[in-house]
Amino acid sequence: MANEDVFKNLVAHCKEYGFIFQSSEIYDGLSAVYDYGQNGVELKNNIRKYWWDSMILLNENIVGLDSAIFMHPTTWKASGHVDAFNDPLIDNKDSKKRYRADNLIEEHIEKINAKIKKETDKARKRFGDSFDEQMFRQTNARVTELQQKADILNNRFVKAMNDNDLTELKKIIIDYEISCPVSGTRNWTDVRQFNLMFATDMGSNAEGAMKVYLRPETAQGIFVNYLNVQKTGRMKLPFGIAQTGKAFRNEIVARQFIFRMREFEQMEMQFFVKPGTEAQWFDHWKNTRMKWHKVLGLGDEKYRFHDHDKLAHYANAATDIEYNFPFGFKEVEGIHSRTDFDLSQHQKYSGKKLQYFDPDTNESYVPYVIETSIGLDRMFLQVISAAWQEDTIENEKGASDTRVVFKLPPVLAPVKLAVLPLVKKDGLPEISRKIMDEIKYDFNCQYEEKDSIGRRYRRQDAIGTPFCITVDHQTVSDNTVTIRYRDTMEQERVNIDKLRGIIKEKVDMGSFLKRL
RNA sequence: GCGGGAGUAGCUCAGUUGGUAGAGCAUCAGCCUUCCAAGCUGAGGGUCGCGGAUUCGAGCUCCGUCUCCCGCUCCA
Repeated sequence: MANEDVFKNLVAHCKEYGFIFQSSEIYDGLSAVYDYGQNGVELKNNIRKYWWDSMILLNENIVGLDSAIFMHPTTWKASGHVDAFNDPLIDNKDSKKRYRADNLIEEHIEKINAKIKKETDKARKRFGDSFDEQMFRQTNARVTELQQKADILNNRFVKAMNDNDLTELKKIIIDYEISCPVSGTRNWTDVRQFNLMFATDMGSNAEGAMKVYLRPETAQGIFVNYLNVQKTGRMKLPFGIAQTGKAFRNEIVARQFIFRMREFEQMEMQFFVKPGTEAQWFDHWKNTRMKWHKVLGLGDEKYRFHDHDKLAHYANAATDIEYNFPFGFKEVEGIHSRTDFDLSQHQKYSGKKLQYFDPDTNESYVPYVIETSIGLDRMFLQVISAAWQEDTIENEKGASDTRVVFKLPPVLAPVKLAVLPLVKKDGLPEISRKIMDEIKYDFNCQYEEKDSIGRRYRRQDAIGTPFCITVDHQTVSDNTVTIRYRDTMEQERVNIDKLRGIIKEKVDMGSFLKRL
């Protein structure tokens, strides 16, 4: 099956079996927003728990945090989000290329200045030592004209940018006949502004209202609480703060199912270290995080690092962990060495010292930060992409038959165990209910008695239930049931009293974490 | 945002030159009891994404709009 079809089937499967629904579907949906259904929420919670426990339980020097989605607006000035994401953009309809309108105009001004310089240089050559540039510029008609043109343009441009006047920016591009460098045409769309952050008003009356943003990343909630946690937790470097939570980005193009959504969940851990040790910790977390992925057993060959050549303004090293989705290798997690950029920025904008007093050296400094940041929804997509399979099996009559099965790691599966009476009579349902009642405190279990046993197995396969136990007539006499394994479809007969222990060993998070 | 494709039952889809909607699976009730889907009987479920136009009459034609998919574009 082609990858494209696999992905299409996976999306359909997610809806059919209650994993993922489009948001507000009865109102035609909301673009790039999705809801997690009855099975999806269980899987998502389990993935989050795997991440959280691997951070919090396995590392004495990492603690948790749950910071608010709303933050003081200055946060986003300090972080650089306000300035970096307010670009006026314009498209050329012929070349389909998109440009920053301000860049196009600036380039045009540059061109005019270049012409002036060319004229001036020519004159300088001609007049030699007696050349007076100031005089020349004022007296030469051609240069004066160009200079005036540039000044008028520049004034209009600066005013338009200050007023945030998008219509005027478009008008400048038209008036000065600025054309697309690729197509050479002037077939432009309107200038539009894309602010990546969602804004809303905080405060009930219009005058007192303050513009606040829905956070575009959870990291800043950690940075602004750095000192609170360090002081109250008596944390010593190196230490980390972990947080999971929703973030919001008004993406221009949001696509590929839950890969890029406007509302999404991040799982971030910011690790504060002594300056100079960041390279070693960067390597440590790079390896630790890769192992976390591979232990799930989704296929080691499906992962790779992608080191960044071009680094962001705040980073001195950065890599992505990429997973081979049905639509190719894409970023799932980023590991960044963020230097002291964030804490220094917040120190500058807040006027509060965000330093660490090092008792070993008796000096104060702003810690460096190693960030691990993973998209929970992307992780979800990674898990289900790997887990979805259409197996071809042969039945007893020799005919081939297909089986759709979600081979989820048992520790992540939404439902761990299905309890199935072989037939719904002869006291089998009653025994099954009794087993359910004893075991439901430990795992998410489902009871099913409708339809043939084979059909019920298939239904459980489709939602990824790793174990089915079947209560049959032999159960009545010897207190044993069969465990049927999802991946092999093989069965094993065990005593009811041993059930809980056998299943728990295979689905327990604590036991699973020991593999890390 | 541009270009292309699509939207009919929970899912996958059919629906002729326009004549007020069908199948399979799924769901529910009952029968049958059988360890790997597809046994029997019956039932429920759709104003065909939404709005408008043309027409005596629109799932089908036209316009608009929303959503999804693919490619480009963007992506701390």
